[in-house]
Amino acid sequence: MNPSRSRKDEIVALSESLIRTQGCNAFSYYDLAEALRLRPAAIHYHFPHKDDLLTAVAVSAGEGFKQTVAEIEQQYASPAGQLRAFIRRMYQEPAGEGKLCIVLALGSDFNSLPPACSEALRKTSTAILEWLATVLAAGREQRSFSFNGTPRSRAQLVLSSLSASLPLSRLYGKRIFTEIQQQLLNDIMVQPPAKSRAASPKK
Amino acid sequence: MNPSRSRKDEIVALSESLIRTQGCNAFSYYDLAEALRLRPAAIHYHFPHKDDLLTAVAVSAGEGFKQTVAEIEQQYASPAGQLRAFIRRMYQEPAGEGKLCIVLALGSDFNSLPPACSEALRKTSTAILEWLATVLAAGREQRSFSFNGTPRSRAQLVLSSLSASLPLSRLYGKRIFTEIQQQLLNDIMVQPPAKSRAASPKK
DNA sequence: AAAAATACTGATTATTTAGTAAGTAATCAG
DNA sequence: CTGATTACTTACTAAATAATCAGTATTTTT
Repeated sequence: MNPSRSRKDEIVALSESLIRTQGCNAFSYYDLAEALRLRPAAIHYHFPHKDDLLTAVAVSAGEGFKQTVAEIEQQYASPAGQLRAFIRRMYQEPAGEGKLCIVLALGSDFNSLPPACSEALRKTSTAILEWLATVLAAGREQRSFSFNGTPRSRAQLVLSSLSASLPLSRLYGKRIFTEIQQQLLNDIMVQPPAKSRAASPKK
Repeated sequence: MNPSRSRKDEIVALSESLIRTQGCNAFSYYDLAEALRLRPAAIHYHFPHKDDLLTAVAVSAGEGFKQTVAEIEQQYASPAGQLRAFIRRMYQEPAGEGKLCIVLALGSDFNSLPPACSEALRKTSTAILEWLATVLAAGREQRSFSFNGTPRSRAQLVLSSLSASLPLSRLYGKRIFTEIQQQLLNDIMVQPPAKSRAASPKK
């Protein structure tokens, strides 16, 4: 709608980026102000308390996810294509930038989050889990996926392993992300992707 | 060796607990001093800089893991028993207390960690991954485990999903931990554990 | 044109926090 | 007994940071 993104959106986007790279408690109004060439009080004008800002970030992440899903569903019709695109956009790209996903970045400091923020985070996370479960169910329906348990349980496992693969990538490099992703898909896909290294047990 | 744990060890243990419940940047020398009924300067006497303390926590976590492994291997001979005990001690119990594992708790703030600390964390995490890979390999050898990929890759997937199940438990309660654990084991165990709800796909 | 809302700046405050320095009491080694 | 070491306390400094408030310039509304 806006020609340039509104200042408020700029602040939220920058905050999210800082939270995902530096951690939830490792960014200040001063950091934001400096990056936007403003004074800290200008940030307080838009978000009087830091709690407001954190909450806005959690809410915005939910909207961002819905937007991403809309784009993915427009580009890919098959559950397999959608799942791959989801992994790429939400985890592979952030892994390359040394970022965490927002659910983990905020969730790590869950106990010191303002209630409104943790509630928003829960909603965002639930939206992701539900969408994933839908895609998994559809894929199993049409025999392109095969896995144990309910789509819901499987969605939880997928979200969980992808989330933690990001901090592990900071320890070991992107290679570990690729390996975890490969394992994950091998356990789900009916026809394992014909990549070089893969399934066959060595022993 | 000591009749009561040394003060230094007390500080490290308390720090680890705070990091795992409140987050890496959400605890101060004052918090520690108060809980130990000391003055903040007393903490500085043992750990002049916070970096020293964080590093000591990361190192201690590695030693703690080795100790845990020794106890597990003494109690359980089978890979399946060892894997279950590992999950219980390192993840199930912390999930009940609202704690994260130390790898994730420190890893979330990886980019603001002192180099010595991140190096120690890497070593600790590597020790866990290597032990897990060994157990998985042994289990596959004796036909109690069956899984795609190398033991190393599988260990990464297991560590990853268990790690992130802890912050998810803070969002949704312990139930999600149980479900993720169940999925994980179903993908590994040759004979799925004869629990009530489990494998058989509904569709 | 006047009034009101918007988006700031400058100046300042209070609090938290890591870190230091000087001193003290108790224990321990020679 | 004496000197050194250990484990602190009291008192302090400096920096970072969230938050407030009184302006100000610009735009928008009436």
